[in-house]
Order: sequence, then C-alpha cells, then structure tokens
Amino acid sequence: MISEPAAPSLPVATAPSVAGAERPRYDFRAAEPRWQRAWDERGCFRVEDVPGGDKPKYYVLEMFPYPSGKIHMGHVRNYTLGDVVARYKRARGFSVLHPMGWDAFGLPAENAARERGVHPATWTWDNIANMRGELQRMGLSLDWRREFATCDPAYYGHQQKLFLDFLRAGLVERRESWVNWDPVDGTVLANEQVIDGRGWRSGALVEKRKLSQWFLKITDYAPELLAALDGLDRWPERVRVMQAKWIGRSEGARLRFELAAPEAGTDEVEVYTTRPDTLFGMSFLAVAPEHPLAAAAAARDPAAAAFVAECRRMGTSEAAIETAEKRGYDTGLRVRHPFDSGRTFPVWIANFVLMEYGTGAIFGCPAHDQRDFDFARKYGLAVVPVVLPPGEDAASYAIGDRAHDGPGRLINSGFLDGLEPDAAKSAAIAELARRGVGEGVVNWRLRDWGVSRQRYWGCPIPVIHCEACGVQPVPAEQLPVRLPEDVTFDRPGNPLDHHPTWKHVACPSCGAPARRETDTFDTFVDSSWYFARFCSPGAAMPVVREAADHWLPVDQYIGGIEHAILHLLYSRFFTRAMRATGHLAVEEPFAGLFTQGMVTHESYKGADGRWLYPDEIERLGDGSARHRETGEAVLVGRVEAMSKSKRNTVDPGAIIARLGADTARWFILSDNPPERDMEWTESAVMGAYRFTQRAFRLVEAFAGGVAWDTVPATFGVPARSLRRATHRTIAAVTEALEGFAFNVAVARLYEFASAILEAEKAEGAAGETAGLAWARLEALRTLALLMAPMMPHLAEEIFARLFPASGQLVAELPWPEADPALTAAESVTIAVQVMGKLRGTVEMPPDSAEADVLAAAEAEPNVVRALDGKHVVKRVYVANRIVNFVVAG
RNA sequence: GCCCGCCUGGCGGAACGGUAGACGCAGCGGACUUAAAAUCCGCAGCCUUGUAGGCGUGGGGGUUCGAGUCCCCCGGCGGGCACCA
Repeated sequence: MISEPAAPSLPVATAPSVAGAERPRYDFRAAEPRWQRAWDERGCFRVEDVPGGDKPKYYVLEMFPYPSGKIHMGHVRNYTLGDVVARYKRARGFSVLHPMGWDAFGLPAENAARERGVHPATWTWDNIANMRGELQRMGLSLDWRREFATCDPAYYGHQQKLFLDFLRAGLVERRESWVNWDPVDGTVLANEQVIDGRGWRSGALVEKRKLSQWFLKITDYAPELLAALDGLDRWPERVRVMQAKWIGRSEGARLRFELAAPEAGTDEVEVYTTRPDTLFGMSFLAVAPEHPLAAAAAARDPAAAAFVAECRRMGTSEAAIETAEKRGYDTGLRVRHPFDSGRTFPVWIANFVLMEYGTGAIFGCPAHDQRDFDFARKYGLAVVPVVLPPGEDAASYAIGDRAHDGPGRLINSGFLDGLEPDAAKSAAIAELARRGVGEGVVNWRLRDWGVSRQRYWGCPIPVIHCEACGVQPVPAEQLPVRLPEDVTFDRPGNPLDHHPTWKHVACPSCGAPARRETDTFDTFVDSSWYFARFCSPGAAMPVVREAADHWLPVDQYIGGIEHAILHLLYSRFFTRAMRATGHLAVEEPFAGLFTQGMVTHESYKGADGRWLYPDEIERLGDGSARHRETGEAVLVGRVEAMSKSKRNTVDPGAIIARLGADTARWFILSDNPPERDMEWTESAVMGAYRFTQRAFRLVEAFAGGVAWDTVPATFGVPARSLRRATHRTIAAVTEALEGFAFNVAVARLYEFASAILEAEKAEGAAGETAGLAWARLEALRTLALLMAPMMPHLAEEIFARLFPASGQLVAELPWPEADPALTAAESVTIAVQVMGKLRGTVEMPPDSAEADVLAAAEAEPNVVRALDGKHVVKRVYVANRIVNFVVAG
C-alpha cells in the first residue's frame, strides 16, 4: 500500500561518530532495546479481540506496508505519526487497537522472480522478516500478535470466501474489458509498465486487447458512496472533494440519433450529454474507437480500420487518452438532428471519446466544449455559438480561440432561444421525451471495479470454468484455493496458465474436467478489508462480528495522499459489500483520516552524470558539495521526493542504528506539519539528536531529595514561574497533539526544556529550595510524560531516573492535566495600532476594563506622537489583544 | 488534458481575521578550553545612521478599523487519473 521507490538502495557507508569523542551521556543503544523489552514483557500494547472493561475503544491504523525489502523514510513518518496517536490515546484512557501487517502481493515480487530467479514467496517472506525487525527497532506501540500478511492463505482464503459471498449477493459480474497488451512479451501490462505507448521490457508498441474479466459492482453503491461523504467530517476536505469528483454524478440526457441510412443492422446511435441545451450548436457526432459503430465502419472501410487499430495503440489510461493529440476519422455516416430531421451531421470516430463513460458516443458542440472545439478546428467542422455570454451582441458574437462554457442566453436554437442554459436543458429534455427520442438521466463517472489480473503473485480468484455448467464457484470446503509453489518465470505471461496441473480440476457441479480460473485479484482487493481482519486476525472466518462490531470503524487512519481516491473508495465499497453479506455492521471503515506528505531530500549528481547517494557526498561551507572519496565536484540538485532512481534516499535503519529511534521519530515530527512534504536534512537531524542529550542532562542535573507525594504549601517566584510553564506546556502540547500539529508540540517542548534549565539556574542562585525543587520534579516528570508519544524510550529513561523505585512505565501512565489556576497570565501585552499600523504596546492586567486599556494606549509615547494633530473617529478594542485607533485629518 | 492541493527570513516552519517570523537548522559574536569538540550566553526579515521610520507572507486586484488568514484573477510547484502500491 505504501508505495515504493523503484531500485534497491545501497548500504549506508560507515556511520560517522556522533557528539565528538566524548561518549554521550544518554546511551540510546542500551536504553532503546531495554524499554522495548519492558513494554513487550508487560504486554503494554496488547488488546483483546473483544475486550472486557469499560475503557472506550480507539482504533488507530496506518496504511500497511508493501514488503519491498527495507523500510524507507515514508514508512518511518507514517508509523511515527500513528504511534504518537496510539500512545497519546492510550494515555488518555482509551483501549487502543494498533496493529501491523503486510500488503504482500504485487508486481515487484514477480519482477524480482524474473530478474533474479528468486521465488516471489521467498522474496516476500524474507523482506517481511527484515522489515519487521526494522519496525520493531522504531519502538512502535503495536500489538504484534495481530500481524498477518495478505499473501498467506490464512488471509487470502477468507478473501476468497468474501468474493464468493459477493458473487451470491449479485455484487460480482463477468464481462469484457480492455487491457494493455504487449504483443512481443505476450503479456498484459500495468499502466506503469507502459512508457510512451511501449512495453517497458520489450519496447514493443502496446495494443489494447479485450479480455473477459471479473468486476465488482461498485457502481451499485455510487449514490451511497457519494452521499455518505458528507458524514465523513474527520476526513480532509480535499479527499472528499476528490472522491466526489471521481464518483462524478452528473445530470443530463440520453438521446438517440437516427442514422440517415442504417448501418450494420442498427438505425440509431445513443448519446449521453450533460448539455442538451446546446443541441442546436451541434456540428458532428463522435464515437469511441471501441464503439460498435466504429467496428462496423472498420469492417467495410480499410482506412477506418487502420484508424481504429491506431487508436488501440494508445494505452488504456485516461491520462494517455486525454493528453494525446485529438484525432478522428470521418466514417461517412450521417445522423439526423433530433429536433430537425432535415439537418444531418457527420459521424466521426474520435480518440478522445471514452467507451467507458456514458454511452461511448457524444454529440460535438464546438462552441461550448473545449475538446469539441479543438477537434472542430483541426478538421474544419462548423462552430455555431448557441449560448450568448452576458454583455455580448448576438449579431456580432463569435467564438475566438476558447469555447464558451459559462452562462448566457440561448440563441440560434429555435424553441430554446432566450432561455438560460439550465432552463434550456429542461426544455430540451422535455422535447426529446415528447418526441420519444430521449430522456433526462443521472449518469455516473464511476466505473465498476475490474479485479482480474493475469498474474501469479496474487490471491487466486476462486471459480472454476466448466464447458457444460459455465462458471462455478469453488465449494467452500475447498477454500483456500492455494497458489501452487512450483512455478517458473522463464517465459512471459501468467505462470498459473503454464502450470502443468494446477488449473485442471473437476467441475464441482457435474464432475467433468474443468478449468480453474488462472487470474488473480487486484491487490487493492487485499487492502480493502485488512482493517476488518485486524480485529480478529486468527478467526476461522473472515471477521468475527463481535470483534469487528467492537473495534470498527477505524478511529484514525493515516497514510499517503496518493491513496485519496482508489484505495479509500474501494475500502468504503468493500465495507458496504461486507455489510450486505452479513460480515460487518458498519457502513464506513474510516471515521477519521489523516493524509501525510512525502519525505524529500536534495539530490546529487556527479561529474559523470550519475546520481549519488547522500552518504557518498559531503557539503562544504560555501554550499557546494564534493564526493567523499574522490573529491570530485558534485552538483547539488533539486529537493524532491526520495526515490531510488535519484538515489536521494536515506536509510532509516542506518539512522536508527547511528542516532537512535527516538531521534529519528523526533526529527520527523519536528520538521514541519505532517500533511506537508518534509525535507530530510542531516543537520536538522543532529539538532534532534542534541535535544535527546539536552533533555537527559536536565534530569542528571536534578539532585532529587524531594517527595513527589508531599506538595509544598507555598512556592516562591521562580517556582511559580516554572509551574506556570509546566501547566501551560501541558495545555499547549495537548492541544497540538489533538490537532495533529506535532511540529508545534515539539516546539513547545523545546521551550519547556529551556524553562526548566532556567529554573535550574535560579535554584543554584537563590534560596527557597524546597518549593523550586518540587516544581522542578513536577516539570521533569511532565516533560517525560509529554514527550512519551514522540520519544517513548527517552521518556521511560527520564522517568525511571526520577522515580527509580516506582516500578511504573510511562507507557502505562495517564496523560497529565493542566491546572487552570496555574496557567493564568499575570499580565497581557496589548498591541496598539493607529490606522492598522502597530505604534506600540501596553502591559495590562488580564481582562482590564476597556476604558483603562484605551487610556493607557493613548498615553503610550509613540502612540501619542502618531495621534498628534489627528482626530480619533473610532476606537476598536479587542479584549486582551489589540487597540486600533481610526483617525481623520 | 481533466480533478485536487501547496507557495511566509538563508532553510524547515509559527501565527482564534488582531504585535508576522514562536521553535528548530544554518550563520555571527561571546564564555569555557592549551586547542578543538561538546556545552552555555547573546544577536539576527530586508532597507534607512537609531530606542525612530519605510518595506515585507509567489504576483496583481478586492472586502475589512485591521488580511499570511476571506474573495477574484495570474504564475510556479506537487499529488491523482481506474493494472504501481
């Protein structure tokens, strides 16, 4: 799920020593494994499938990783964010489900098999073992007992069961659709394997080919998936907008154009349009290259056939189709205008008409649609304006170089003249209906979900094809349908197809020899229900209702914005399908969603044009860079997403070994807001490392000698000041964590550490030791608790130093509460503006009377000068914040 | 091409419509040290000679007593586009 850069990264060079020659005071190398063991032994992060007790539940989930081999910084960011939430919620008294697993099917394993001869299963399980260790060294508060991998029959067998339930419920269909076909490799290509219209391996021109495939009927849920978006109030607005546009509800008309002469046994073409109001501006009709009419034209016209064949070499992705030059072929056929059968228009085959959308045919109105306009200009078709923009004159108005899709009034349109577009749409639809040639319809952009993949490393689709009985579901007692292990990748195509025996089975219905389905599921299917499986990962059925009913929906889901549409929409659909088949009660899988930004880094290029890893170069004082070993000058390139092809990656495993998990976590949280792209920089990481040492020194400098249970009766000025900082920090960090402003939480803790240091000095200088010492203990204890979600190991270490005999773990302690009596300010600074410009400030007691504040403001010397000779016409006063004098003259 | 975002000092960023630049990084000065590292203290948006003033949140316009924040237009950068995950 979490996407992968595309080539293996080099092992990191020698780890430079940290902190000079002196051994660091806080030894994370010893401390981190120690605390990880402590948490594990105490089972701090375990929860039951169906817990007892009265704690409220909280399910936090990060998108599970694809086991590519090593974790990357995107993982570190994702899982750190989730862990902060999990640990924070646990401290707030929730029973937290926080699981981890592996999105383990997919193309890279097959690529590794073909390129390096390693079996996909071996490759995948080895990667999982390695990455599990890396994640464990991050100190994540996961319930590892719940771990599973989607490539395990213990998981995908249940997925097959779900599919068969969906099939019975009528949520599955088999129909034909187009795929990218590599004619040289003889294999189906993923869109990413098509580069400039050619197969990535063979270089052959890709063709579209039609295959019989399985579809999940997500379109049945289109209205519900759209309407329910409104209820997802803890999702980012932009994700909801993107999904709404993707589902793409539109209102328009379906209408039938009569062919002037019948063709291939039909005498009409059906068209969907959202602009029936512009029918009088029509100048052509266009069908998709896959449209039956195009096929009919191709059958009798070699030139048409050549054009259609060329369109097939365009790839199936929408981006490829939309960015291609608009081209067409005039079939010579003509259609009659629905409102004026005397007028006829040419029928074109056009490469920008999508067979999947609407009816695969459009009518072209160049004046009011930009694509139609571009097409008309290219082929010399008429451009007749029928919507006159406001302020234009009907006699002189002409379309320039842009189509007009804005408001106006209808012209050149017979009975529609004078209407505005909305009214004209209704009138046109009514007229179409009256004539019996069309009707108003609601159309959806969303298409059914094709789940068949012609690949080995995926979940087998559990059906059997029988000559006599047709498609038969695999009987439940034969599940799981396991992938055969003895496969080879020495030739192109799907190894399941080539396997000598696997696909030959008896028909479950008649017993005759039959053929197993050799397609496997799209890996998006695997990730569309894993969140439900985590509630009862060992169950003998897909989900245990009691467990799922308890834990779902996921309270906080965290992952990359790149999944804003497909994965999230498929999961929303799956949840509904599982509800329809009795597996779940909830309607929505993810109550809260957070989308994180990418991790970026500078890129470096050597003199020979090769990309260099950050470890291979060193920066010089003047901002330039050179190669660590050869000394050659290195070009510092753009900061961009870490990718293996640009080699601008930093290996988290090496960072954690060198500086510790807490440093990595702290830095990744501190750099910037988590929804934005962050830049990984060596020096800023070192800043984070220094803070771990500084925080530890604060504790070392504390002499102790005060009892936590004995609160002093009185506090002197420095103690009160420190306690105010402590309780304000509690309030500020709590607010920041609640709002996912982790970088602000970090900043507040930096400030807090400075305040503690200041108090340390005050104690050295002044007396009143008892009160201040206790306030310092309170501050240090609070520091440990507040940092714990972000730097859990250091927090434990600090706490253990403060309370060596307590036997408590921070991981089990409640979150601190800010005492409002201690956070109140003793004075406020009020800004004084004259005409909106700052002219001074005044210090006032909080909530002073307005008259007092205005008097003080007007007395401020600089304000006096600014007001000199002016007449104050208005005094704006915002309590405790600002005064603004509006003046005249 | 279509859909959706983002843009604030040298850098990452902070800022209920109310003192723009908190905090961190890099930098500069100082203390400590034989020296360095580490640590601690201080300075720091830009311009003008300032404890005063002007300019300043990608560019242009607007709303408001007051705009980084709200609205419109433009520019740049990024994500998604259905078989990458």
